[in-house]
Amino acid sequence: MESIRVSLPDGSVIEAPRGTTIGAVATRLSPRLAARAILGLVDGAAHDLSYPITADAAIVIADETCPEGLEAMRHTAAHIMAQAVLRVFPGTKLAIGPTIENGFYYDFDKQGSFTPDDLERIEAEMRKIVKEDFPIAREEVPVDEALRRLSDEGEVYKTELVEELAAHGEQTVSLYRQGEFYDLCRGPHLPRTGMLRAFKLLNVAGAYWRGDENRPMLSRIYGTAFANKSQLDEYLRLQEEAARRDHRKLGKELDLFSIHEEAGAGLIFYHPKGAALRSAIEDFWRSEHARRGYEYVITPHIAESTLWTMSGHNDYYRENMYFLSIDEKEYILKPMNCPGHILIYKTRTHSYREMPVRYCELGTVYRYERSGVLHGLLRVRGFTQDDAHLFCTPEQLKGEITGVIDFAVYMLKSFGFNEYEIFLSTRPEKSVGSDENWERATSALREALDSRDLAYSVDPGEGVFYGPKIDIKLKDALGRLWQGPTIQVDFNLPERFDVNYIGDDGEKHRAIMIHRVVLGSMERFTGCLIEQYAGAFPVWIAPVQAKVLSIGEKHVGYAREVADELASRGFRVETDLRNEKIGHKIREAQLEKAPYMLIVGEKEMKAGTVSVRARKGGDLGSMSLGQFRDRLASDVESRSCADV
RNA sequence: GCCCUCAUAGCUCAGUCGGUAGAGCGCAUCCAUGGUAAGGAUGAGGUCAUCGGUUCGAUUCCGAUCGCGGGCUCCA
Repeated sequence: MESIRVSLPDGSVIEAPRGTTIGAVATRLSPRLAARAILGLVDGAAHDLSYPITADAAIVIADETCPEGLEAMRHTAAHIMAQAVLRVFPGTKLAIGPTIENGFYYDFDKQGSFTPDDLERIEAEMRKIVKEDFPIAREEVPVDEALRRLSDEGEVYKTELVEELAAHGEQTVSLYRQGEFYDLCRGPHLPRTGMLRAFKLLNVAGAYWRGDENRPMLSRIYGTAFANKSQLDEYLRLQEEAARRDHRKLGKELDLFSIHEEAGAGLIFYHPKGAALRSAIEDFWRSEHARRGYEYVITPHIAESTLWTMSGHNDYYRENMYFLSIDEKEYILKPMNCPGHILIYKTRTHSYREMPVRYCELGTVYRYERSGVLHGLLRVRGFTQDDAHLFCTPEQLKGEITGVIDFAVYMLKSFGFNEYEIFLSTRPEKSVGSDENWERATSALREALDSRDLAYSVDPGEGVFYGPKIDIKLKDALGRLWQGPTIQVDFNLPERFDVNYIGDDGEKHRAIMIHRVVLGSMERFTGCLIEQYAGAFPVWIAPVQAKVLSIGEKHVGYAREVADELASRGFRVETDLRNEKIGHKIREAQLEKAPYMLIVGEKEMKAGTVSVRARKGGDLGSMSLGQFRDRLASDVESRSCADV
């Protein structure tokens, strides 16, 4: 028989008959390896152990410690779950069951829904299937046979998937069988169900078939699987820890903000401490904009619908707007700041010599968001965008974009943010503007990212209809992504409002407009910031920078003096003068996550000092008030994000 | 908007197989005047989310609404 050369990770090469399987190679190398093996990487592509190697290739035998192996394990867990569901609830139809980051899910069409009790029953059945240790076999079948078998069983969703594969020119599809169960699947999978070790079903959720809200609502079960129980437990522990950083929980505990049923969902009330935090962010924001040639503007919260008809919002954004009717006139609560900035720009002509014009505003907007999408501070109906609109010439576009990217990255860095991902969204199917403009703008965005060596992924067709954009998405405690900073080029509004400038030829030219935010919105950014620091904010933005704790009644006056002195220098200070033991006051201040506690009693009063205790550093001993003031001032001025 | 879950004191939660409710923390008052993560006592505080239905009787069972949470969809 003809032989092929198989090269291995250690550099060695073995000869094997053509068509030998990955599993056979593994067995030949080591029975122990073969027993643990899940799949093989053939020239980098993952395949089952049963896959025949037909040409010279580089092979890596993989178990669940490598990403491909773990993914196969999770995928098999999804199949075992589906098998269990069919056993426990016969007649349930299968939709799709892929792996996702950290786990897997499977969508089912079942009469009625799954309850938490059902999950336990399904889990128990899954353990049985694991114990039964079925071999998992791949079977390649012609499309029409697959269709016949699936439709015989009434698997309408699977049938649809195969039809789609056929429409894409596939002649055969692969089925994976384990015991009485089989499923349409590309694979690869574990060799046997008995190899699934540590798994857990997590929760049930609704999901539309194919993500289309006009199609049936299915029941999705989420689960996860790991190489062993300790890794699974560790994952679950980390999830619990993340939940403790939840900004909604901390917002309540730290008295930062609240949401009220009687006022409406998605509307934020900032308490004094939340407002202090936000103001600290805003003060920094304003000064950074002033430094970069932005001009601060303020525009009204409502405007007549005429304006929104001109801008196109009345047509394109109608479902998201709030309407007010007064004296037979219709007003709209602003969902965006752009039209207002354009009105300001257009109050006079602009020479090319003064371009670019950069207007910025902390503009509060209101958007009707569907009830199911609201989420703490991260998705709300009323929010303040840290907005700006740049009007520039075509030649200036790239420079402006680069400037904004640098600005956004600088802002994130200033707040110690490193959990984010960058996306470039290109032209969607429905769009306005010329090919030339789109190309120019998209490459300007791309070149700006490349010139800064920023890693990004492309979202093809995900741009807005008026232009391409760059999104920087922030991660929350649970790893979910939320759009923060965004830079959007707009070809539409300048046309609609005839936004222009006078060129060196004395003629009018169309200005290009860039919408951008460098934080996102104050709400979303604050929410992410709370989770980033688990409420223990850096000194420069902490709502309370120092808390003065008096030992006894006799020291109340001195404690007040200390607090007043610091407050008069612009520091945010609180006092705790209650008749409580010092240990109690310290405990509370610590739970409130105040960066510094100043303990004042007999000693300090006589010596004019304060005893300082830092949030992280603990007891720092006593120092003069002046020394402490300098320390605080240096923390604030350096805007250090390190804990104290 | 859709699917599922949940809703009891300011907060975190028990509880009631249908007979109008409890704890801890917090708060108030009093005692204690205390030196680096919880001193003690007493007390106030609830239309058990809202509106309907079933029932002799509903916080409990059923339905609707509002809202929270997990997803899906959406996100100019």
